[in-house]
Amino acid sequence: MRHLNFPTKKLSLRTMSDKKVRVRFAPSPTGGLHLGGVRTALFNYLFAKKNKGDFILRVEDTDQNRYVEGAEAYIIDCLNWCGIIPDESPVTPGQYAPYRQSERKSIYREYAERLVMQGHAYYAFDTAEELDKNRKEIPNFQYGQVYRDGLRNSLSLPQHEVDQLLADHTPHVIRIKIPADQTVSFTDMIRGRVSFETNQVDDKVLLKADGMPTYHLAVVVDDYLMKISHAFRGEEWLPSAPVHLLLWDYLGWKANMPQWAHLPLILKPDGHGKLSKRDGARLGFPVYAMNWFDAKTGELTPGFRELGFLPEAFVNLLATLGWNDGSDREIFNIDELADKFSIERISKAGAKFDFEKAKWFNAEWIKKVKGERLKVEVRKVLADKGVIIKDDAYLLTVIELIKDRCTLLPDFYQQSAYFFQTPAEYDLNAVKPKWTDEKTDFFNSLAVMLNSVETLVAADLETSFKALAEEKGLKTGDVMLPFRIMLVGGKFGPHVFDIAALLGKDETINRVEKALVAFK
RNA sequence: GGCCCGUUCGUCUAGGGGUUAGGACGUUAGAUUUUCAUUCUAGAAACAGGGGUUCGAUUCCCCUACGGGCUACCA
Repeated sequence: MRHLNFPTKKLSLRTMSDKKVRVRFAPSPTGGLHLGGVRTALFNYLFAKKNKGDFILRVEDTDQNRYVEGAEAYIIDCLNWCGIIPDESPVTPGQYAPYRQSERKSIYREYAERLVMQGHAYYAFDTAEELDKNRKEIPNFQYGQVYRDGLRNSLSLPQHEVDQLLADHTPHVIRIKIPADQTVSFTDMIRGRVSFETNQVDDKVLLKADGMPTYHLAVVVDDYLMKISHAFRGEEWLPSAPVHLLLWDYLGWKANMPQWAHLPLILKPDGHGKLSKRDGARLGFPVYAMNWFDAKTGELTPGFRELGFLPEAFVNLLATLGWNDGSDREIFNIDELADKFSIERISKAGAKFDFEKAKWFNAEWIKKVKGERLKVEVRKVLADKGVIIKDDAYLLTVIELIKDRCTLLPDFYQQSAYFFQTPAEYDLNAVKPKWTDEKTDFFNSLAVMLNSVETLVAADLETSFKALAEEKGLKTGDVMLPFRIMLVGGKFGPHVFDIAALLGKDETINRVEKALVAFK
């Protein structure tokens, strides 16, 4: 048995130092961008920034059938929103353009043919139906060394027949010829030594009948051509690593092969399997970064952004899902993450996604950022609800006053609308049962008193409010809540005297008088 | 089924041959807030099981179990 060993970590660390760090995020434009996808992009980006390298966005659109219009633009928007900006991409090409695999189509055949010439690949003429039949009838069927001789390919067919088939433009694919009895092993940056027996690996298609490469060929060719130094991808790719390793070897590029890092998967919160779009709908939280609208089905899949997440929080929660800096710290901005990032601290096991913790991150970030930072978002939230904001400085004061009580951006509506408009409804259950004529009298007097002051100052108002209550023989506590309901409409919000001061004298009096009518 | 990867509180995780196994989310109780939220304090809560190795294993090794991934002319 032959052993095909790829550089150990130690060995390749040496090559790493003299090789510029270049990493790529390579999504396929088949729909919205999933949590796991954004995290893969993020880890790539953080690693690149940490090592003063380049972060490349490469679009893997080799599957014509699954291609979705608008998905690429959506992916770029997502990355922009998160602050994960590529150094090279289809829209900001560098010297390795083009960055869409569909536009690189002509490149791949040459390499596939080269492999055929060298005996590492072969033409296969089997139809999909024939293969389906085999898979159904033969247990554990694989297109590989055991069965390939009985199938229709350039290894099993006589040369003249192969020539004829090719001359006739018979639809065919090119498959890699996986060698027998070898052990392929390599060092994954996250998992350490990983090995595979080639007898278990099947002859994957490299070039499809339509002339497009499969992922397996394209990823190797492009990573080589684009001088990728470190390749991060989801753990679901681990089983196909031996195919890629063999290709790097056969193409003669072994010395340039990137170091691999297979990221742990993000799993469903409640049970089994990878997190998917369906789980979001089922469990009531988003799995996409931003809203995704499928023009074909008319289906809208909700995103974190539209639900009211700050990109700072989204990035933060993704980074700490499967990574930590070794301390108890959990809150980091993207620059701090880039500074602290290290592959050694990525965990090996998949992580179940916890939406409660995700919301906590957002609440922390809303508390952390300055009101100024939130202005645009809050303005939009309020505008969507028809709230008109005239005074910018007033808005800022309101935001600062209430942001500690908001978890998601839309919470700003319920927490702040009463600063901009008189309550339309009152929590009457909280006041009516205990309402008395004495209280009516108190608030009438309060209105008179308010009228006599120049401007409302929270502390002064509190003092005179309490004094008036005492004078009227009422407990402060008995009139505090009604006063709040008058101004706010409900049992929530900051200190009631702060609210009154912000609202101003006239509006406070106005609300007291209006509420008095409703409370009777 | 085959192959590969993984396994510390419910969840995300720290730790690592001798620890009261630490933190965070959530949860429970209390304090503060004459509202609600914030904040603060305290509590419950974990090393999958079995064999080794060792004076000693949650930590190292093996097996089992369980979980996950892959097994397409999809990525």
